[in-house]
Amino acid sequence: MTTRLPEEIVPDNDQTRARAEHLAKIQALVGNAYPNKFERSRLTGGAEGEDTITSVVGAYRKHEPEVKEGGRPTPEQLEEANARLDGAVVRVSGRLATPPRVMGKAAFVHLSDGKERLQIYVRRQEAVAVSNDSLRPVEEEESGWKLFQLLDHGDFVGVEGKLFVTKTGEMSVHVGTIQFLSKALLPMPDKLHGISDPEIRQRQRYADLIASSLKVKTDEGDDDARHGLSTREVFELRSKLVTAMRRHLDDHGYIEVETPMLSPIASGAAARPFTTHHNALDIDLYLRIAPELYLKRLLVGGFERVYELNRNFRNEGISTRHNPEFTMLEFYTAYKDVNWMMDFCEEMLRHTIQTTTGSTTVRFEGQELDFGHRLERLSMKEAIARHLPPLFKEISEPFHISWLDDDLRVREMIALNDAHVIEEASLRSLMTMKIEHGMDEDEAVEEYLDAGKKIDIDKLWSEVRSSSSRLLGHDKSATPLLIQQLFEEFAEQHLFDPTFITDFPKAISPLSKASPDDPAVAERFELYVAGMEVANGFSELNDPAEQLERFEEQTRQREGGDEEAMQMDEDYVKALAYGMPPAAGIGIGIDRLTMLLTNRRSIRDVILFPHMRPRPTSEAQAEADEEQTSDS
RNA sequence: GCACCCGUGGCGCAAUGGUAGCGCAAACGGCUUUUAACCGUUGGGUUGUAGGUUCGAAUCCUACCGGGUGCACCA
Repeated sequence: MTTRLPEEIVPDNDQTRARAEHLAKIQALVGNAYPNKFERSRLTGGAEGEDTITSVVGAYRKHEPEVKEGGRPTPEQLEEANARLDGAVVRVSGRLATPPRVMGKAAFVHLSDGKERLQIYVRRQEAVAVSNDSLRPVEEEESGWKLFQLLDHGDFVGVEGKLFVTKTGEMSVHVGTIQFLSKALLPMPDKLHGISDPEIRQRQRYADLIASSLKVKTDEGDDDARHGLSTREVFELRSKLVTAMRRHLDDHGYIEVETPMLSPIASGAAARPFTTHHNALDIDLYLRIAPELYLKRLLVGGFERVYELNRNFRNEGISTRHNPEFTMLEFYTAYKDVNWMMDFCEEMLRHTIQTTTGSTTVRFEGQELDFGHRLERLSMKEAIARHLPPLFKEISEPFHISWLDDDLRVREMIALNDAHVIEEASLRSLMTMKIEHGMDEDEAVEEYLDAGKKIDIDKLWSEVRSSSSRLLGHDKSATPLLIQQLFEEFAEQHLFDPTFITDFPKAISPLSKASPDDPAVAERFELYVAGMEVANGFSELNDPAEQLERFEEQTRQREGGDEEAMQMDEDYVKALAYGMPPAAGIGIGIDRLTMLLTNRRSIRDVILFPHMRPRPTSEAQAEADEEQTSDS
């Protein structure tokens, strides 16, 4: 008798009790309920030559007779189909994908290998159970049938039998022997609805994956139908994407490298790092926020094309677009600049998306994303000008893009936007107050909207203008940050079609080269798709003296309180002093790209085990309850 | 960190202040080509936790736990 698992792991209810009882009876019938292996036949060349359900279905399903929806094949068709199957005997294994359908003296059930399903047919007098101790038939009348009665939805079995086609035209295995392989002590997810609770889907991804492969396909528009792909398919696609990207880079002369994830300095990006501690050395280490500076050291060392595809860690907020660890592909190419990199990135995306999805267009949130043509390239200032809200167009003087070159004007635009946001907020809180004091909600909302229309932009604008002297007093060097702020405020969310944003302010790009045409502009781009930043690339700064200055500037900002300003890395500057060839580099967010290709709007849906607050242990929970009771 | 929303048998959901219900799953019985199998019978709940308001709470209030979404931060 097996030990009963603790309640936290396997709750005690009618479902689990039935399964535990079945397990005990199975052990009495076939011995060891958890055998070490099951040898499968070798007719269709699945994994390592063995027959998987997927390979058997792939090889033989074509013999199923063609039948109209809901119809049945004719006796002639059946005879023909069975002749073509020629009594092929397969040994296959899988999970019971449905509860057994027992009909007196015969039964059907589907087995799943996670991807495909294959029906097995068990007859009372014929099926023989195989003992897991002796590997010989169990010496008992109707042993296979007895074993079958003890099977639950989700158990693993191996069967051997002839392939045939049933009356309804479905290819099935006519079971000769059946071997028990493993027990599902916990009930399977609902066969029709799967798991809808996002918490369980993400915390217990295994259950979500089971649900996604066992779910019965219906005509109803369910979750999968809306998204197009099941959970399993999302991660299959992700894997294909990563493989395609590796292959593309390998084919273009890149070598894959691995650089430290633990580092005494967290640099190469603007982000807050995780801290950890090395006991033997007694030093604090950081989890890397980007591999960038190590990869460029390799350019110094003589590798002309390198890439790394792995995790970065950033100690920041969690959202639908951010996970504390995320996968980034970074690669560097000697003797190339930012323009080459945009072309290469575009070509690489086109090619890998085509390979993984079969098309260069992607459906995301009901809209079409087209990677098949040359992607739009827009300077940051052009993007701001294009997506400027009406607020700025209504004011007395028509907006002109040259405003973005004027420090004072940029400040005024920020101030105007702030003033407007504050105005809106106060209206909103007024509305809330009115509702709290008993005003009809619809009425309050209407009043709020009316008031919103009446916000006097010209008045706000003149107020902003009159405080110009105060605005002028501000540090001019902050302007690039404000430009970026305007971009994020107005433009970013509207960049749905894949768009390269170019001409970043140099001051916010401490690792990239300045443009030969404009010393204030960096040769840098970011790729935006569906309002998300997906890639970030630039001509790599390789002048050690200038790099040192840029680091020093970052250090000043750090000391001024900017926790995310980049950390000085002296050894990196030293590497540059050995000479780094001109080069272009890029980082591509794999999670976000996967979101686009799988039509998922949350990053948690494309990461197998996204980070969540740990569940309190049962003792901790009891303690917390205890505390509450004693408090009150 | 802030705001809003959610938490009901194993799973998916219903019940808006008045007897906690339905489908799937489970148990038992019937059925030798079914497939969201079918037919009959049965069991299963301290409504996330703790407190409060009320004659009466799944429903209203407070706090806590967990989750989702949006904002902030960021890629």
